[in-house]
Amino acid sequence: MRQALDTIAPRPADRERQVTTVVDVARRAGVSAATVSRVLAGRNVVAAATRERVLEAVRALQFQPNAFAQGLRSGRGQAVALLVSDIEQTVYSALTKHVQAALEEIGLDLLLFNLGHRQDRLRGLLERATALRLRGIVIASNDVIPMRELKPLVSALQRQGVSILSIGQRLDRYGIPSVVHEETAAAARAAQYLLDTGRAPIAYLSRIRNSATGQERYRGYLAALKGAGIDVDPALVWDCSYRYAAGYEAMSRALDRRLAFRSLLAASDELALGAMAAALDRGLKVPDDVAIIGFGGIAWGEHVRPALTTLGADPKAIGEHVRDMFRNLLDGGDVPRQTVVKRPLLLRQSA
Amino acid sequence: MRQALDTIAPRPADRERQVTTVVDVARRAGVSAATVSRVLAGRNVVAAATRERVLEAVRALQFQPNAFAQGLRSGRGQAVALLVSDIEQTVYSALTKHVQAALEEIGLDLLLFNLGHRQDRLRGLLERATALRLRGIVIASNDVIPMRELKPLVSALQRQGVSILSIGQRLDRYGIPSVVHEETAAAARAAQYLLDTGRAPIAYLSRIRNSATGQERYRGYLAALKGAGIDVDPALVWDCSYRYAAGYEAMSRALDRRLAFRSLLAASDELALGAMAAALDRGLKVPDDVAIIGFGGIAWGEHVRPALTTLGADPKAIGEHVRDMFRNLLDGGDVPRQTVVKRPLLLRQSA
DNA sequence: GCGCAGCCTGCAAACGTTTTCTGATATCGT
DNA sequence: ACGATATCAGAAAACGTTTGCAGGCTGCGC
Repeated sequence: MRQALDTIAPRPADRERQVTTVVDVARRAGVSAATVSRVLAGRNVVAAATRERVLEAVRALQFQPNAFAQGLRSGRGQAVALLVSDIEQTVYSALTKHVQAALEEIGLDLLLFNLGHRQDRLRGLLERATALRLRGIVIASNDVIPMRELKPLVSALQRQGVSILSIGQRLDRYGIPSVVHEETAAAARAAQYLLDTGRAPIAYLSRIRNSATGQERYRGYLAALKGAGIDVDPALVWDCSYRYAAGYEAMSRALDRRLAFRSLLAASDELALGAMAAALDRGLKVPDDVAIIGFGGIAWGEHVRPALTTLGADPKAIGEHVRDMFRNLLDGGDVPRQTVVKRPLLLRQSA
Repeated sequence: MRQALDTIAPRPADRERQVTTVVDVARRAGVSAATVSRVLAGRNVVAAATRERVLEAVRALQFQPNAFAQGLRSGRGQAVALLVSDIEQTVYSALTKHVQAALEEIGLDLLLFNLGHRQDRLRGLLERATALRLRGIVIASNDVIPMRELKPLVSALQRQGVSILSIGQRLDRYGIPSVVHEETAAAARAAQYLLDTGRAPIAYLSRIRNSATGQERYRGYLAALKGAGIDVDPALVWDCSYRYAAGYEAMSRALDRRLAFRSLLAASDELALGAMAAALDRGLKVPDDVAIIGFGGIAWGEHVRPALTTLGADPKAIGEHVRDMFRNLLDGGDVPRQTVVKRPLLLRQSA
């Protein structure tokens, strides 16, 4: 019995597992199960006196209706799955926080799945949705999604009444309503700001190939240059990952090659900070020698010296839109194909 | 009809909502529903030929068993709730990532709830657990939990067969198996390191009052000083929040008051970085004038100059322990009251 | 040739709700 | 005072799965 001291066996005997049901409540209140259900559903077809007795019994027995029975009977649960690229990145954790809060407001639970940038996991996860009788699925991913092959599955789910939403990436041409941050316009605005402050030539640093948002931001950069009548210098466009180290390395290499540029637009704050560190390490002054603008508005950028100028995010607004859309969808209403959330240009010290 | 162009109405007519059930599969395979169930449950009491026919039908119809029906029948679902202080903090998002992955390995879904440091939300969330027929609840919070008043509720849940685990905070004296990082010992180790390198006096910066881990870390600091025969100087113990700004402010004030100390042990990386920034702003050299050690191992600390020496975390190990414990619990086995995960002392530049 | 064991499969009940249908009582108008 | 109507509450079916029980069939030993 010594082991009992440092282990815990929380599983009780099976007979103990009794949980109060609607019939227990009914018996105590002297009514039928149907009546209890009606009271709890808030139908006002129940006489006030009866309702009181029922509510009293519910309180006394601490009755909690079995969600599985409800879900089985109604054919639908109260859960929404959130599929996220990488919860560890602050963009996604901030998003998750606000989406969770917003869904909680309308009584929905959040089932979290972390894709870990593995797009092949998507199919399996979407297939689970049917079994789980989900209310909806929210996809939050910047990675390019193989919608071509996923489309039939998505349509089948939608036919089953599962509301599918995309956050951060436009998927509306596949029939998926999307809530996105401003990307192209935001990047263009940032580039324009650099042009206006006489910072041309502007280098561009981003994950472009496999990132949907990366591509959109890149278009904004191109548009701004084109608007100013400037030709894009391919040597100043650096396609890499989104990580800090990649930014550091790209900037180092550019300086080694003595490329001529007076500013940098980076498609993520991590990249921007990495690049900034490299520039500072080589004795350059930021923003005097090279101005830098990032993307995302992470906390770290606010505290670093010089503080990072960046296109911020608004996860709260996104969460609220998601909530409103679900509210609409549950009422059988329509929902906009696309909702765009503004990105504030947070002017700090680096540009 | 113009509106149809930019809105989407994904809800189909109700009659369309048909989803294949076990009877559909049974009919197609020419067997009874019971047999289908047996095949899917992996019971080998079914003849090989029959099993093949059933599996063929399952594939053809893309059958997915209704999780609600299963949950209702078996009295228990496949979901675990993760209650987190603040998913936006990297500590928690890293934890969440690994816990999710670990649970997925054993076929459990993760229901995420963000406490937002509001302990009053705990009760309501725990009450929901009964309705949701959860497999388990994982509490990941540094905040002090009012276990005194929650204990009856927790016991009731455990009696219902809900496995409750705590991450990061020892709750085993309330019958909740806990997986924790080394705190007291880690703080003592860090303080000892500072002593060994001749960095006394050591200032201590933390959220102490309302943080369970804050208290444990503080005990480590005290123990190390006591071990070295040094009296604690109350003026060098600064109790504040865990945020960057608090660290900056605390250090600024200490320098204004010309307090004498040659190093700082901070109970979070954010605090440490804030304090370091304040020191650098006043022209002090880190680590020469003041050495700094943080707690947590966040990414930012690795990139800042000087790079932050810190007690790291091991969320992966924690996730794996949680997985193993659930595996055990689902088999009706015992589980250790307490599991301690080591913190590596990541020696970088700041100390 | 008969009984018996063993293998496989079907029947039906059960999980806990919600909802439709129906019936009982009270209320009202004439 | 009688029938019509409104109001409330119960009985029972249904949601889709799992499982105990029973039964049919095959093969075997006697």
